Amino acid sequence: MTRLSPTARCEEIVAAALRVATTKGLANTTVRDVAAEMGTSSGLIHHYFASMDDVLAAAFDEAAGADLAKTESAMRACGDAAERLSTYFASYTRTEEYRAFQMWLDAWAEASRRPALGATSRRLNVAWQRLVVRTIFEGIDEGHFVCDDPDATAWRVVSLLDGLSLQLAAHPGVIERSDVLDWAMTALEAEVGLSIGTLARPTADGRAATTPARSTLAT
Amino acid sequence: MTRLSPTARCEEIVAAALRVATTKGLANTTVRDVAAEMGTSSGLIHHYFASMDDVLAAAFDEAAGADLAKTESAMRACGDAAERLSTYFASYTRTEEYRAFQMWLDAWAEASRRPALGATSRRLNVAWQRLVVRTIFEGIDEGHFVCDDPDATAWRVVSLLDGLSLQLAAHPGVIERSDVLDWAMTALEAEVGLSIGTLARPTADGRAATTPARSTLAT
DNA sequence: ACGGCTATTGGACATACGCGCAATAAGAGA
DNA sequence: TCTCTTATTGCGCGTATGTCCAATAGCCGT
Repeated sequence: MTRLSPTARCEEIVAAALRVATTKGLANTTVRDVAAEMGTSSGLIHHYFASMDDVLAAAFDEAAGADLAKTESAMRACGDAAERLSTYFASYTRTEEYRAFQMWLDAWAEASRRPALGATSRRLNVAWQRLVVRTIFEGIDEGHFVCDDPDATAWRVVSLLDGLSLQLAAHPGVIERSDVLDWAMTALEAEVGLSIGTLARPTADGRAATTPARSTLAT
Repeated sequence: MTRLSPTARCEEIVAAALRVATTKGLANTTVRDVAAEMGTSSGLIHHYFASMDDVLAAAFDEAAGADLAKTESAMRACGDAAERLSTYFASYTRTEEYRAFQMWLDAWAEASRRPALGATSRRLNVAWQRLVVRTIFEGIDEGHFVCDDPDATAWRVVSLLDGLSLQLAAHPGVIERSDVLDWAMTALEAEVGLSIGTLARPTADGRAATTPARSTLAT
């Protein structure tokens, strides 16, 4: 095979591992899978990574990190904190066919068995939560949000989103994606003092509706 | 080895599989592990179970089903629906050293790869949610709760609990067990029209406090 | 053109996996 | 006591896993 520079080869290994993991799941991604995906030998992977744990951690870092960066960038294009959080929710549950979320399920389950993956999973989970914390503070500064403890609020909202999305990915059909979005947004509205229905509920195709839909929970 | 009746041997296989799964995790429990745990040959397992998927599904059914039955029984000893849900929350996060919850993490991650385990995981997840639904209806009948859609409320509360407990199990240290309990109870109180702090926050040792603690979120 | 550095190979190694099967032995009914 | 059913054995088969390593081959500087 063509001889690449260490940095380029490392990146290709991570990219290949990510492609395999997206299809087979993180837990079922093997050294030989990654090598076959690249069209190289399996020994090459261990020339750059000490263990498979490190490869999977790097692949998951790449996947969840890129999603996070993409979400942050989409949020920056929004007018205010409420719109930014609406965008956050939409990108959280988009995850084509829940494959991206299956990686989170694998990461959480494997966290206690694979140290590197566990550390990466923890770091990224906290990073996603901190993004919500920052946005809540922005909403407070803008004068639209009221919130005593943005850190705790962010954990509650993110965990609600995780728990609901988990059902979408693990048990398809028990709940609906549109409900997940609506419920998470309603919870956030209650947490930061917005009236229910303020946040724009995205439509089924993933784009935000122009007119905020009335929440099914509105009293 | 001593010759057992089919039913007795089946039960022992499931019990042994459960013991192994509690230690090594569902995903890492193998046929040979279970046989070694029983002190028998590995071929015996396949004489009673068509595949390892079925063994794991039965073991998980046993574990989560027993927890559910134990929780229901503890709830029956309570005076009203509010107390029952307080007991529900306490037993949800007790899970000695989060090992029981690690089984849920494994089950969710493996659900898409092991059909029998996936079906069992789905059924039990719904059963835990339905227990909350029933209790909310009881609270409404007692005249203490107000709730438009107990089914949706139950999914939100259970998923919040799942999402938060998940962090306890996968990323120890990022959030605290006492916060998980407090936040879940506060969410339920808001959902069913109780004033914040009504439900008794259990103390660190898992028993319910006699005097309800003030929520950290009380405004 | 030629060394030397190293990216890359290809497979060995030890271990593990689910599954299946012929052989064995235990126990119940006659 | 004998027989028949079947619970149980012990191992083999094919495949898969992570890890390691001597050999090879491609590229850069001289």
